[in-house]
Amino acid sequence: MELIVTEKDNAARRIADILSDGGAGADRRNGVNVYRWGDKRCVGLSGHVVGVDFPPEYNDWRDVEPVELAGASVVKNATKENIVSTLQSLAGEADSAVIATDYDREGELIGKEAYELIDAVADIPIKRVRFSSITEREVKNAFAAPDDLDFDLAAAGEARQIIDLVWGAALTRYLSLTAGQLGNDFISVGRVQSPTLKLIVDREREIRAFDPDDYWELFADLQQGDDEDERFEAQYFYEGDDGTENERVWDEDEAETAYEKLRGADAATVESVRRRTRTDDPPAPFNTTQYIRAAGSLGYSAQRAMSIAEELYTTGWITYPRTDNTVYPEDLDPEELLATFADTGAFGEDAASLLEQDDIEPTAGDNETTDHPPIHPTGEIPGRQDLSEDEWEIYELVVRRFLATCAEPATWAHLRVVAAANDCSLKANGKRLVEAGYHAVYPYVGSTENYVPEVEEGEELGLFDPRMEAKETQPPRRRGQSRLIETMEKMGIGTKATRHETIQKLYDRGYVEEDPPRPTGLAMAVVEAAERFADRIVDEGMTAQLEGDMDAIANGEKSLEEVTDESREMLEAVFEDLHEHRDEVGDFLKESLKADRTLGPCPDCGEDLLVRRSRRGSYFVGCDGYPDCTYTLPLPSQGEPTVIDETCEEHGLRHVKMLAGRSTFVHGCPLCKADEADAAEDRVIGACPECGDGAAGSAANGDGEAVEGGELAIKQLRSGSRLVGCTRYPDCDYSLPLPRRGDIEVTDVRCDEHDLPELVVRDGEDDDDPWELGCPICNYEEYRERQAASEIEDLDGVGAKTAEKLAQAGIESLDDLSGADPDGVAGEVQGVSADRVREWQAQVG
DNA sequence: GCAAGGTC
Repeated sequence: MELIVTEKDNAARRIADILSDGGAGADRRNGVNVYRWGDKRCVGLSGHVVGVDFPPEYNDWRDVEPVELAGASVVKNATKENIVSTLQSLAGEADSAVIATDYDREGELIGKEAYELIDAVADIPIKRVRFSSITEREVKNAFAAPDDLDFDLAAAGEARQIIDLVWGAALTRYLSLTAGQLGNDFISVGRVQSPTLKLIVDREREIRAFDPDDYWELFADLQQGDDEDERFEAQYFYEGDDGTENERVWDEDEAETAYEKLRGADAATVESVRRRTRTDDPPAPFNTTQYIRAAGSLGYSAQRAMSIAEELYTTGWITYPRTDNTVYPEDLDPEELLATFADTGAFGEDAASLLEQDDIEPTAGDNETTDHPPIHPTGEIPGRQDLSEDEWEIYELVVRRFLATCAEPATWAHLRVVAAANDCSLKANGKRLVEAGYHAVYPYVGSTENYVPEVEEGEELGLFDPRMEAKETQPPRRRGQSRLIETMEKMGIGTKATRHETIQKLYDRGYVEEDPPRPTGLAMAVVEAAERFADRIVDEGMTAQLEGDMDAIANGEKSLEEVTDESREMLEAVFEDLHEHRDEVGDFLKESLKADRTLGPCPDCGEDLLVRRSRRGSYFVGCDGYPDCTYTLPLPSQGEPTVIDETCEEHGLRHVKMLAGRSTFVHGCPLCKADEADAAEDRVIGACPECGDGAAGSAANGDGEAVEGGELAIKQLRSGSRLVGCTRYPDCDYSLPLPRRGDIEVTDVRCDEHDLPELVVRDGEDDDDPWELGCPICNYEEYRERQAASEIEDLDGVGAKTAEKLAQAGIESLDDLSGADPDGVAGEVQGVSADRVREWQAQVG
């Protein structure tokens, strides 16, 4: 028997299909798919199935000096045991094996890992095949002429693993220990995450150091003939000393002078007219970075964009979403794919219109790699009803990008008019789309026109409404997630599959908050401390050097040991510097951690009020003087609190913001909130359904228990939240949630079912479209149902299809999912593995 | 419990 090993199940299935001419069957062994035809077996790994780590004697952070990790050995352990055991049991039955992992460096290393696992249990020949897209021609050619594994290339990957682990672990442990941050809140650094964080921190430093300058810009409307509809805007400009054209006037007096001149003019004479034709080329095929950028402009976070793309890929609608390639492979026939779309509803007309072109020559980007083709739709086309709204929007983006790459360039007519009025120059730039080209099928990039009429040199134009606008220079903007990913790619750090995860990691570690990501005080301090004492770890040059060393290993110029030994020595040198400044580093980090949590003076004792966490895990505001001072204030229960710069004028306390993804909100000054709650009166709206008159279990029901007479009231809590709760609290804890914002009005309309008044939430007094919340019980019930459905779809890798299939299997809420048996679900729901269910359960917590 | 890289 011959065993074929691929990097992932999806590839295994497709390769089996090609090599068997569609005749392969599938067995499930140990939760792993094994494809079978003739005397062949084909199994897919799940990326790396073994991982590097230190031997167990290095496990205890407190017992081992971090610097010892610089000299520690590194071992490999199985991380996917079911796959490893399946692979090895298949190897035991095989006479030969073929490694068919991805055609890139990491694929070679994954291949070597498989090689060693096979070699440990079977003495059989092991070959290697390479192909850059899974098409019949490429795959059959590759298998017809198998090659050998490239052990040098794999060793290059191993060097990276070792260096990343040693540097990352040693410095992470060191910083965490000196700052006293063990457990969940350790302080992590690494070759990729730390330069990325420095990128964000550096931009923040520029923003903080920015000193704005005032300037003025002047405009006037020009008009040809008498038609007011023909007016167009022109901007004042002047020639600088070096002959450059300037719009910004930096001196207010000069601006006033120009403004007065414009006000004194009622006409302008056209001095020059320049007409030009510009072509605007269609975009290149999608690689991961450009896909994330395009999805970002539709409002998707990098993480969400990748999660949806992975779902579309696993269902078979689009190709593999993790790719650097921007050149379609030769065996992709764009005409054939267009023809497939031409038969379908949603994109039929657009695809058909492209097929009418004389010849179809798709665009190509600069990056041609062997890993995977650019992201494009497959020939399998979903119906609108097969996808959720988000999935459809993303799918449409991928399809339209493919269409755009097959389309013609667009043509623009540019018209530049310069006119003079009372010694002032005015200019207008007109832009008209002559040939829509790819814009007709790709509406995501701007094609806005700017109307300027056809005027002639020497023509007199009317001048109206001169205006002068005071402006100031703006600090550089924070980079959004997709901009960060593009910059990382340019800097050469991270990979297509990890850059978005690195950014997510910065969020998870408390280094950045909000979107676009803004660094916390901790992040500023970690970067600064690293710059001073361990510069290498925040330097993108570390990756550049590593890349060079990896190339040297791959082409046999250096050995793995030479490269890793040299790196370990460098790390030891870094530690000499760190040890000299141990206390300084620790104090610096501790101070910044505390500053991130400090609100301001305690009204009782004057020490600092801090955001603290109770033993039960909930957050509150407490005094640094504890236990001498026991002053506390409550915080909302939803979200993670973060202290923002805005400060309460009355109490001198910084405001608190609660981070909870889409439900993030500013809580404000916690002392103000508590005061407001103390001053607010409860508003009674009816009887408590648990203990009030007429409630089940009351004497009125005839079962002998006492009526307690509890009533429901609208209450404001000191934590800032509002609810409808029982007046007998805490004896009765019945409650219904109410929105945090808006004025709540009690109407005269009553709910028949619950005998409670309907409520209306008004956002300010003149809100004429208020939210009709209705009966608070009905509202809560509806809310719960919506919540349960959307929570399932919010899990990573669950799309509309999967959510639907899970619902059919009786899993309709997170509670259902937590209580489910993973193997049972895997058996019942096609395409969902038990491991996957366990991951979702872990996400639910 | 540390990293970064695969995959999901």
